[in-house]
Parts: sequence; structure tokens; C-alpha cells
Amino acid sequence: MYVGVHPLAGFDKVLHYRVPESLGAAVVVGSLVRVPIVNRLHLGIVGEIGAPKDFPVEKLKNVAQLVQPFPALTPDLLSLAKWMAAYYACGIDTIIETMLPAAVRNDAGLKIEKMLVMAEKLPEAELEKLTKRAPQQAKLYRFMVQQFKPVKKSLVLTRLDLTAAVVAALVKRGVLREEARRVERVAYADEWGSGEVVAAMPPLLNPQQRAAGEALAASLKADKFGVTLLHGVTGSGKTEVYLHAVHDALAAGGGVIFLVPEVALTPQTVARLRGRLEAIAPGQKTVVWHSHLSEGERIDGWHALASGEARVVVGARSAIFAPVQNLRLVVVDEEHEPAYKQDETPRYHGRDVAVMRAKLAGALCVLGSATPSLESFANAEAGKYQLLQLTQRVDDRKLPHINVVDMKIEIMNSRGMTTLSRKLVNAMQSRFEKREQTILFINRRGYSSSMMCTDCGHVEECEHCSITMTYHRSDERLRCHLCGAERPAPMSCPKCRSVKIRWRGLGTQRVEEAVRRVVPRARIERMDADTMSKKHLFRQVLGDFRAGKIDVLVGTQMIGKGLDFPNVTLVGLIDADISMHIPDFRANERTFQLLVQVAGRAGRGDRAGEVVVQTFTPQAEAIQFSRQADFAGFAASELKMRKDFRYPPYRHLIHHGFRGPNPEKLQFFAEQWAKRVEAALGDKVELRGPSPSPIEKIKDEYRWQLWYFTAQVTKVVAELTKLRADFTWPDDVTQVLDVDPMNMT
DNA sequence: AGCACGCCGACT
DNA sequence: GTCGGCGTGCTC
Repeated sequence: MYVGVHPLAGFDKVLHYRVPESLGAAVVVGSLVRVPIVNRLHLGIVGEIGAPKDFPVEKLKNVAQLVQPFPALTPDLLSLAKWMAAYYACGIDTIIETMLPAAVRNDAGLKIEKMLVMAEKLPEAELEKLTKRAPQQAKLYRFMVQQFKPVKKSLVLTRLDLTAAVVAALVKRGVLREEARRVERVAYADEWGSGEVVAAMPPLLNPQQRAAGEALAASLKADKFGVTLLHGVTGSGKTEVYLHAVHDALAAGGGVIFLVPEVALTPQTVARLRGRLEAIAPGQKTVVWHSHLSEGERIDGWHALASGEARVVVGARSAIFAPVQNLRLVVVDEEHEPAYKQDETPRYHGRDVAVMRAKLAGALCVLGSATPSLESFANAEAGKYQLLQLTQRVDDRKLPHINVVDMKIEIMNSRGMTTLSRKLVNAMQSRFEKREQTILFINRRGYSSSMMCTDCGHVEECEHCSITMTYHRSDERLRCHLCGAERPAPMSCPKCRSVKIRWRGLGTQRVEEAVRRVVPRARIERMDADTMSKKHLFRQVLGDFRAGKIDVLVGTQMIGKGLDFPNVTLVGLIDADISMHIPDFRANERTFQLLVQVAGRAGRGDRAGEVVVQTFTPQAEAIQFSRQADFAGFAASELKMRKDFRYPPYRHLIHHGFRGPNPEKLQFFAEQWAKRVEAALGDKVELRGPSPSPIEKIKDEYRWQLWYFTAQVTKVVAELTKLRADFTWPDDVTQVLDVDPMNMT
């Protein structure tokens, strides 16, 4: 028998080996093996069974060892690795290394404990003799005779105050037997596991929750891949809905992966989840998976899942690679959270990988959020994902009214520049009369500003990258921060010829002045990076605001987080679309989510709050726009920069992968990069490509193209570091909207 | 990755 | 001439 192996040796190639008789049937696809490469042993994953096509069979070496008795990667994980390698432009070995916990790879974490068992009893006479001649051995013997189960050698030695020599003597006589046993640390029953009995009681579901639960049950019953976006407002009880689905999946004999953002993995939440999970499926063990586990805990959890002993794993990002058997359900809670992104090579997005793994396993994937990410929402709108909504809060607190004001119309009506819309002014005045508070949130981020027509809302964008171009006032030019393209700023709107084209961006100061004009008697405080340079000032202002000494708080995003003021019943979002237009679509999304969060907080228990959103591109359009701003991101393995140069000469392939549906765009990026490197080096760089994705099954438009160029690293390292610093990297290199496993056949 | 092979300039 | 700095290609 011959096998093709993916070696974990730093290069990305399948090597073939002969499987010796002794290993035979135990070696299957997904097995972790040790194989000889040149003159040393490396780990590898069996990727296929069969002889090589272009290598003489006689020359094949033997597989040296089978590291794990069961396959280390399930078939779905193996195909997931292949997909990720192509999608995120990195070697499959890198992916496999992240999939397998280090402890599993070098079986170091396997804590072996020596156990002692009785092998043969001694006749009375022998024992008498032993008592005289070797009292220590006799003592040990007497103890061991009473034991029914194997006992830990270390324990026996300390308890009976013996040395290892005594044990060895009895083992040699054949009286005792030493056994090595893998220790099962119980990663699923730590000190937090119990004592949460109350939380284990399932609360009654409201009709909406029940309906969502039933819809998920139906999807699960269909027993095939599907994605459901569970869009539930804060406090609508999404967790209960997940738990019902988990229950159904377990009842059907399937496995479950439950992903939460890393920060959510506090002992309390873990304990609560585990309590509930173990209550809905008695006897089921729940493995917890996060980065702070010890090696031992990790390997035990891994083994429990790989062997099928445990079927549920709750964990952060990397838990998506857990070797769960017969995977039926993947839950991604708070799917919009940036914590799902890995910002080291291999850069991947846990949520996207979750969707793909579900697809490969034929499972149901549930993405849940109060503020779904744009791409998930777009996928739901496009009908690719099923959309379930929970609009009622469990506590029945009212949701605020959200008014979107189109500033184009506002400016038209007032015949002039307008900072605050009529709607917002009225609302502010009425709040002031009622002694309620207002927050005006000015959406300004960085100093990127775009060119926008105040008549038609047109924004200039880069023809190559479809992102908004940045206006540079110093030289009156527009630049694309992604590809570096530039052109003179137009004097009139290219679309409607209007001359009312201006660069956008209101300062807190101007807003403050405007507020002072319309509510002269109100106490107004400004809060932005300029005025809040001192920490205590920041606290003081927030304190004053909370105490009711301030009526209107005007600020930038710094007031966005953690604002929970009971007396605030109005929130105004000025220039909502500024961050919709900055060339970083991830920022758009943050603004959008912030909006939803702010909206959720506005209002008092008894009455719904109000939110006024001022925009030139009313919401639907704005979202649409930011979807276009999605570009074929630089998915890419990181620049490989090694500083430890030594002989043998490093020669590096600096490669950048560019993915996306538009080959021209990709080529353009690649060429831009090549140019930059050339300029930095002062000599020619060879650009090669595109090389197609190694995955044949993916439809052509989703096929990657990998463009790469080679250059001598000696010169490049320093230069690239500089380049990197002044190059505006897309905020999110792995993030792409067109994650679309639904359309891959 | 790590190692061998083979190229080219400057020396035991 | 050959030694070693360095680029390239291969590893079953």
C-alpha cells in the first residue's frame, strides 16, 4: 500500500511513501504519521491512498510510524485544510499545524502515568520469607494485594514511603506489573463545571423564540448543509434558541461546535453553557477549547472529541478545527465579532471557516448576532442564508425609533449648509424641555475624507478597486489608498455636474456651535481626542453627564463604547456616511454596529428612545455602497521575512495572493506591488502568475489567482518593512464579502 | 525548512 | 588551479 502525505516540514508538496505491513490497515486518510525526509523524520498527514503518478514506486521510502491510532484529521477537516490553503494563500502544512494542537503533534502533552497492577500472588510461605529478607517489598506487596484496580505508581511510592527500587524488584519477580496509561485530565469537568444548577433550568420560550427554534429543527432534520442567520436584538434570547438546536443535533446523534468570541469565554459563561448543555443532554461531556488551556487539557479534550467520547465543543476561533465526529451543527455566536479573525499566519476568519466546515461536513451552520456583519446580512438578503429574526426582547423593553434623515433633501429645503437636520433640532429641543439628555455622535474617523456631491450624493471611487478615493487638500488630488492610483480632484460632480461638491467632515466644534444656536440654554460638553487629552477630564465629563449636569454631549467615537446612561433618550448620529465612505469597509460595519448598539441603549425603561441618523446616503443605499467597497482583499500568507539569515542562503518567495472575482483587479494589485518593490530595490522584479487554485471543484470565478513575484530578500527585508509602514493595508486582509460556499459546487 | 549542487570571484 | 559566498532546486 502506498500513501500520499502532506509533510509538516516547511514546504507544500505531497510526498508518497510505502506503508509497511505492520501498520497496514491502521493507516487511513487523515492519519498522523512520521515520515523520513532526506535524513530526518518529519510529521505528516496522510492525504490520499495510492501510488504516486510521477515518481518511481521502487524509490519510495517507508512510513516510519503511525503517531495516533485514529485519524488525526477527519475527512471534512482535511478538505477544509485544502480549501483554506487555497483561500488564504498559504501552504497546507501551515493550516494543518494550526488544526492540530501542538501537544497532539509531538505527543508531548500525552502525560503518561505509570500504574501498578498485581500480576501474581505469592504463596504464604514466600510472603513470610519476603517479610524477613525484604521488609520493604513485603510492605508493598501487602498493600497491592488489597487493590482491585491499577494504582498510580507515584502515589504508592509516596504513601508507603518506598523507593522505585522496591517496585522494580517485585516487577522483576513477576509479582507486580507496571503499566503505562495515558492520563485523562478532565477538560470538561473543571472546578467551574458544577454549582450552576439554577441556570440549567430552561426558561420558557416566547413565541418568536419558539418559531426560530422550530425553523432550526426543520433545517437540522433536512440533514444537509445550510446557513441560518439568527438576527436577534439584544436581550432577545438567542442563546436559548441555539441550545434547542444543540439539543436536537445531539439527539440525532450528531456532534456540535459552538463558537464564541474569545472574550466571552469567561469561566462564568463557560460554566453556564456547560451546565445547560449537560442538562439538555445528560451524560454528554462538553469540551471547552480556548487559548489558555494547558497542553494537557487541550490534548485530553482533543482526544475526547476525536474518539467520539465527547460530542460537543465550546470554544473560541480555533475550536472550529476540533475533531468533532459526525458534525451536525456549528453555532457561531456574535458572528460579527472581530475576535473571530486570526491576525497571524494563517490569517483566517473563524466565521467563514465555520461556514465552510459546515458545508464540507453537510451540517447546519447558525450565525447569531444582534448586529450581523454586513456580509452575513447581505448573504441573508440574497437568499443564500436563511434569515430568522427575533425582534422582541425577553424583558419586553421597547426598541427605539430610528429616523433616517436624508441630508440631501434637508439641504435643498433649507437652501444652505446644514449641520443639524430639522428633525434632530426638534427632538433636541423637546428633550431639553423634558430635562432628558442627548448624545450627538459625530462620525469621524481618521482624517481620510472623501469627495462628495451634496446634490446627488455621488462619491468618487477608484476605478480599479471600487473603494472611495481619499481627498488630499494639500495638492487638490484624489488618491486611492489601496492601489495608490491618483488623479486631480474634480471641480464639479462627474455625475450630475453640480458644483456643490465638497469634502466632507464636520468637526465637533462646528456641531457644538450649531447646537448652541438651537438650544441656547442647554449645557453642552464636547468630547473628542483634542479636548480629552487628559484621562481624568474624560472621566469627569462622563461623570457630570451621568449626574445630569450636562444636557447635550457632543463627541466622536470615543463616547461610542460603553455608554449606558439611563436618562439619554435621544441619540443623534451626524454624518453617518462618512465612515461608509472611507476606504475600509470594516469601519463602515463598525459604525453600523455602533448605531445599532447606541440605538439599543437610547431610552428609559418606560419609554422608547429615539435615534436620528443624518446621512447623505440613506441607510439602504449606504449599506449597498459599502458592499461595493469590498475589494478582493489581500488574502495572503504574511510577507515572509526572516531575519535569521545564515547559510544556506535564504531565497525567498515573497508572495502575495490576491483573491476575488475580478482578475483584472487582481493583476492590477499585483503589478502595483511589484512596482513598489522594484522602486524600493532599484532593480527588476519578476512578476509571475496567475497560478490557478489547486482546488478544481471551485467554480471559475471563485478560483484564486495567485500572483507573486520574487526578489532577493537580502535587499528586500528592510525596504519592505518601510513599505509596509506607509502602505495602507486593508484593515482586514482575510475578510471578503463573497465568501460563498453556497455557490461552490 | 534544510540540504546538495553548481556557479563565480579571490585566495590558502 | 580550488575555496567559499551565494542562488537554485529537491525532498517520496
